[in-house]
Amino acid sequence: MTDTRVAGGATTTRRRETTRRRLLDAAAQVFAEVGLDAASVEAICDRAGFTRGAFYSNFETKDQLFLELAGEVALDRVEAVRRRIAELDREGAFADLPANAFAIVQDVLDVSADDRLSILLMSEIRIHALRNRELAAAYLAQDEEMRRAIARIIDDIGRTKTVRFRLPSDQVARLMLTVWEGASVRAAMAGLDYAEMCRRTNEELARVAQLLIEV
Amino acid sequence: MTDTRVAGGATTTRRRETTRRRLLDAAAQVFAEVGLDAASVEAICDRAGFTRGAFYSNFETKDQLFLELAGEVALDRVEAVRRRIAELDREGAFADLPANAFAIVQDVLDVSADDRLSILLMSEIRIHALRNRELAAAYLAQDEEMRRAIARIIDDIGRTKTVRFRLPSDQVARLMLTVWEGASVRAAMAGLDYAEMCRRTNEELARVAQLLIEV
DNA sequence: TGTATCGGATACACGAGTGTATCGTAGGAC
DNA sequence: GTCCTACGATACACTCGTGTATCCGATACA
Repeated sequence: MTDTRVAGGATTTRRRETTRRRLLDAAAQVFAEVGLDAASVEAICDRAGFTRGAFYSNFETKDQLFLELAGEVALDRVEAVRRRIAELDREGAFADLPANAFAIVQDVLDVSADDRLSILLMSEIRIHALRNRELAAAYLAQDEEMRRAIARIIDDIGRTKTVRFRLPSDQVARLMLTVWEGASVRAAMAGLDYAEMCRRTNEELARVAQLLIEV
Repeated sequence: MTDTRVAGGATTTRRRETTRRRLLDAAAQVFAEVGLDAASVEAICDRAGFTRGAFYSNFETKDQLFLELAGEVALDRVEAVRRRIAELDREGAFADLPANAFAIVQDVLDVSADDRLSILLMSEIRIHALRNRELAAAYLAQDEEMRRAIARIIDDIGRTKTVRFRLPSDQVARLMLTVWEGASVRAAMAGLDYAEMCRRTNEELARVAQLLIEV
């Protein structure tokens, strides 16, 4: 058996890992669509192409899976932002500052939730974080991490000296994140398609950006 | 029988009305605490001091009650803001402008959700609006109404001519609302008590306000 | 190719919640 | 005070989801 011995000493087969993966992905979809409570274990398994046997062989409970998923989403989001920043840096995007200053922030934020389902999933996690201490801590930590990542870009932008901000970088980051989230949710709620959703969100972000730049 | 004949022709007793009221209030609490899906009809009835017989005698389904409640919350919120504005006007608060300019907006926003439970309930409504067209329309309409109410205050403030804004009033209102909501939710998530919650939220609002005022 | 074992399917027992049909009574009309 | 009826309580039948105990087969290795 092709066991992949994990550091902890736990032993897992490759087959098992893909099963977990498929269950997690399916759960993400179902949670986004109907919410944690309305999502039955069975529905998740159906979506993943398994029966409940597979589920309970891989996860303790639906809640445990949700926690794991939430942690993953948080990491992924931060990671996606980090990667995009590195990529933009390699492409020399930061050299063209400040012409494309906030375009960069928009670009980076857009990577962090790339469709309607992501926004629904994030919202689902958010509301459960409001009722669960453990989840709340994770959510706030991720939020903080995102803020730091964005603040770093803001700092980079500011360092060119050709543009100055009317607030410290961390507050600029917070504001951009808040506005981005509000606009995304409103757009998703209005039932706009993804393209239009991005357009509106970016428009709103741009306005705030204008506001933030010292004249 | 003290029937209160309603315009439509429907006939309801006073007793019935208070039952409905108690069920709606209980439901608001339970929904805020555990969410729509996790809230059983029985739990709502327990809280209200009835059995399910009363529930099904007054409402078709839990969803119908939720819709009704959501509509009520939206109306109440807008109404509370309106009343507070009128009150402030009577008190002559608008005469002291612009010294207390954004203090007024803060004051007004604070009235619109007066505790942790309200924030939870609003969030619960929000996430269901993301998945339900009818609810989404109602939610967005309420949001729009709130925005208009706030914008009117902004206009009043602007009309004094001693203070100018760097964005049109409706966009100022949108921004204040967005920041207010973001800050409230983050504070509630962090488990802060109501006083501290208000303090932080207002602090964040004040910073944005500074930004919005033309120097 | 045989075989041991891991991983997923199946079957079942159970609880929780729902909605309805029926009943008893509180409270208003007279 | 008496009667009536609307209103809420109660009882029941039913569905749906859960979690576990057991079984079967795929898979990795000899």
